Amino acid sequence: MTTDELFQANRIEEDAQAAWRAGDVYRADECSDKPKFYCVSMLPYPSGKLHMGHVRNYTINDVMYRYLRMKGYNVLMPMGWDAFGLPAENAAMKSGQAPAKWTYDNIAYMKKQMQAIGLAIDWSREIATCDPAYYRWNQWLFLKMLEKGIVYLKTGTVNWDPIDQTVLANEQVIDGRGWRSGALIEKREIPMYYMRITDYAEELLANLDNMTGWPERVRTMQANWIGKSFGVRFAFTHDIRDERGALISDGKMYVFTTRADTVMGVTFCAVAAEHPLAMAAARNHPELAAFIEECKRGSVMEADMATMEKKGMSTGFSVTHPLTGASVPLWVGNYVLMSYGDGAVMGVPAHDERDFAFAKKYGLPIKQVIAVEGETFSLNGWQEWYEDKQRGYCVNSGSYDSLSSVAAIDAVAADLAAKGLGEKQVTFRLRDWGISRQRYWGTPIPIIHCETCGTVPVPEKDLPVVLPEDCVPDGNGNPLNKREDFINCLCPQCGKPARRETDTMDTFVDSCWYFMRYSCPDAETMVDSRNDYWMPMDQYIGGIEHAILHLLYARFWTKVMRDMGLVKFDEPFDRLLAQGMVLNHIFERRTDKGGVKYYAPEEIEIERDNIGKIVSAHSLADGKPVAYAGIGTMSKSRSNGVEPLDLIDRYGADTVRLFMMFASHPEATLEWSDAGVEGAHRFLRRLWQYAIGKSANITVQTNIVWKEQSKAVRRLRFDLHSTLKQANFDYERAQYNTVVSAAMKMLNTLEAFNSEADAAAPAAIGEGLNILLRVLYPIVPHTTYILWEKLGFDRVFGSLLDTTWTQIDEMALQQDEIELVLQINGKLRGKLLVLANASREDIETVVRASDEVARYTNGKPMKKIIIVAEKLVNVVV
RNA sequence: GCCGGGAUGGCGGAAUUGGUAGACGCAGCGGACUCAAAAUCCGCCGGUAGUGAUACUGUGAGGGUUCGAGUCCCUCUCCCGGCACCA
Repeated sequence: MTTDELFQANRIEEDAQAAWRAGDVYRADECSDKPKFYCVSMLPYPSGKLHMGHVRNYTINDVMYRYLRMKGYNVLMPMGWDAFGLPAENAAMKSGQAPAKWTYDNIAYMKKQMQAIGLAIDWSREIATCDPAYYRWNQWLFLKMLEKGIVYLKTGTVNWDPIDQTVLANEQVIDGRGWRSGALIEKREIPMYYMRITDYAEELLANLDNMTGWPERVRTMQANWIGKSFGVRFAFTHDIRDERGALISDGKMYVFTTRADTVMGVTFCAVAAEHPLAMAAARNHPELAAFIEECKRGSVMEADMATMEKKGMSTGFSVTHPLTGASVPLWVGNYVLMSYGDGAVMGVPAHDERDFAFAKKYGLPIKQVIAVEGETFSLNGWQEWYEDKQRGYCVNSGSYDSLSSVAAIDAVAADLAAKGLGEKQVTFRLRDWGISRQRYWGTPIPIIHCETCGTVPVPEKDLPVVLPEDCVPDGNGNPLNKREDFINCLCPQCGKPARRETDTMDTFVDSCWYFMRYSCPDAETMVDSRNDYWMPMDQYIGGIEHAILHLLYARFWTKVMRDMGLVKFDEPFDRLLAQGMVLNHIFERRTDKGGVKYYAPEEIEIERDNIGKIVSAHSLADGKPVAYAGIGTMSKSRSNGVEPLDLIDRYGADTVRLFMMFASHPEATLEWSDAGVEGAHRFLRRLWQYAIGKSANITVQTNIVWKEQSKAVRRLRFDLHSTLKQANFDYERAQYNTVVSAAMKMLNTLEAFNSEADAAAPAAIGEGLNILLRVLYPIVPHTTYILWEKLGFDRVFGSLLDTTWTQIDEMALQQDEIELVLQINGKLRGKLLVLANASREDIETVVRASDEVARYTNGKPMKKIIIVAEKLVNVVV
């Protein structure tokens, strides 16, 4: 065997990558007469190492890039780094290393890993969001938004660790305690900057209908998140006064409801712990004050709010029902959020599940005001049909009796409006976006605090406000607060000494527009005309976990830029591929302080029961048990990522790419297992050896009259071209796992072809290999690129990178006879061979004459014969 | 809890969107080659019954629509993603 005949992945990949590097073949520009195609993967957080989720994401992107380039597009695939964020600060606390250095080191390492995969990235456009040249434009747009009132100041709730004296992220709160201190976490209200995303709620929702390039599931999730609802906002009146004796909120307590038809069934109201009425009630009511304090502890997360025990306490006060004048008891409820709506809700236990549970628990009255024809109301349990607005009508509701729920909503709204106590209102579940973070490693918020002038925006000429890169967070608050050199400045308005804001921006700000900056990474403005060429993006690819937050924020940001005249489009992403998560087992141990330590699956030995379920696990290092926490997304923070580099070293990048694409549909969730990598490698070896073995004996002939060739040659071409047809279909719908199957079938077909003596065999095999290499190239570019040259195809068709996509020969697909499936009463009973142009009558004749029909109908008359063209016949008896 | 998605052989998955369930591959079993092993090649491979042709059964569970359901509808179970400060 010569060295050529051996499949040496490392050598092949080095050679191919060297050729690409030398030709700078992935650099894209804006001067092309081809149509542009801009495809982007969601930029990675530089956590330290790539894991299989990244490999999957970027390989999908790379396959799409190479396929579309062959289809004749001017394609651009850039890459960058979401470089700000919490993990860098966490690493700093562990190692004492500055987040900046940690981040840059990680970027360098991960870039090397990406290059090993052979991705067609135009690295000349690389961006790191921690670069002042990038984040200065976050600051610039922030100031523009502040000017226009899109950014405003408001208080927001954060997790406060009273021992470490620091604000914690939700992730750092475990079972209500700080992850490092173990202290019980408190909620704290602090001033924060907000972006008015709610001003765009209507448009963000409306556009979803037309975004047909997005998966339905993502559009549905966003629509539900925005959550448009039609209801009535109205007030219960009261005469509760604050400590200075002033009537609170002019004696009106506002609530919002989508079920105004049930207002006559209100038996209590509840307010949030921070509501002014609750504060007033607590003044002379120590027990209530204690309860309010209790409500202020605990989680700020919606999931916890929704699952926690619903608790309440009476304020002792009442409010007045706006329609009946009845006195309604006022409660404080731990499930009412001050930050949502008006911080108060009406309670209708008969027609709301949560109110029902609350009323049962505290012995509050339950009053039925809606009935449904033919159904019986019961006080014993919640009945979900009361949710159904279409079927209900009012009872026990005075003048509203017998009105349908829908009509009653209008009538109640009109009556409330007449009294000046309420009106119909459209509300959104979506809340404004709080972007202030009390953290170091992020974009500094460009604000200066002056004792004389108040909060003053940093003038545009002073941008960027540069973040010092040598701070080392220690877990006690934002280290910027200790940096006098950063904090001390002069007020831009009065020139007196002032202090710089130390809060930084949410990292979601960084990822709102990086994909535009790729188009013009060196621009002197935020974006320039090159952005008009590449954007809107043709294809965005990223994990389904970003279905709501990142994608919604980026859409919002784009609209803000549009309204400022910076871009001309309404939506940034034409098509979206929401890649499924790559999951792996998670193992953990609780630390003494209540934190969690994670263990990598390779450090663990597991025991399974007889159905294969994991029942226990222990650490290989210390032999002691660890808890199995199920499976979840691969991430550095949970130590369950699998690195690609080991596999690449062992098998080569093409094997890893092929295996990853073959493993499942790009949008499907994937539980990681490397069983089968061996098979992917085996396939490439077979391909290599087959192609090299045939290289001396193939031709590239185009003047052959195929229909005059032998049956074996015609059969070979039929199989190859019909498989190609499937592969083309699957490329178009980005279902790459079945493209790999198709390629495997093609190789099987070629290997099984044994009529080598046929005069046309060298041309047929040559054609087959030519098709196969093109079909496989986007997935395994190194191997196919080198083989393409070894077979001499480049001399006829040019480089594989820019050769055209393969045409199907429709003539090869023509058949004289086709096989139909014969079903009797829907059960498979046989096959029928009919002429390709057989008419309905012809087919029925064949059916009636068939043995199967005689055998299975037992002489019973045929009721119907259903014929599905070119597929199947079903006889109904 | 709420919103979105998923469940198909021992395993990963396919089924061109209501028309042959299990393509393609992994693992396994049997055979060839070999002194032997590896590699490679050939064959088998959902379950039950049968030597076999074949029959029945089978796509998380239960019901329904249809000539025909993995695919559509209803109810349920479990798993994954998101829930606004992980990114």
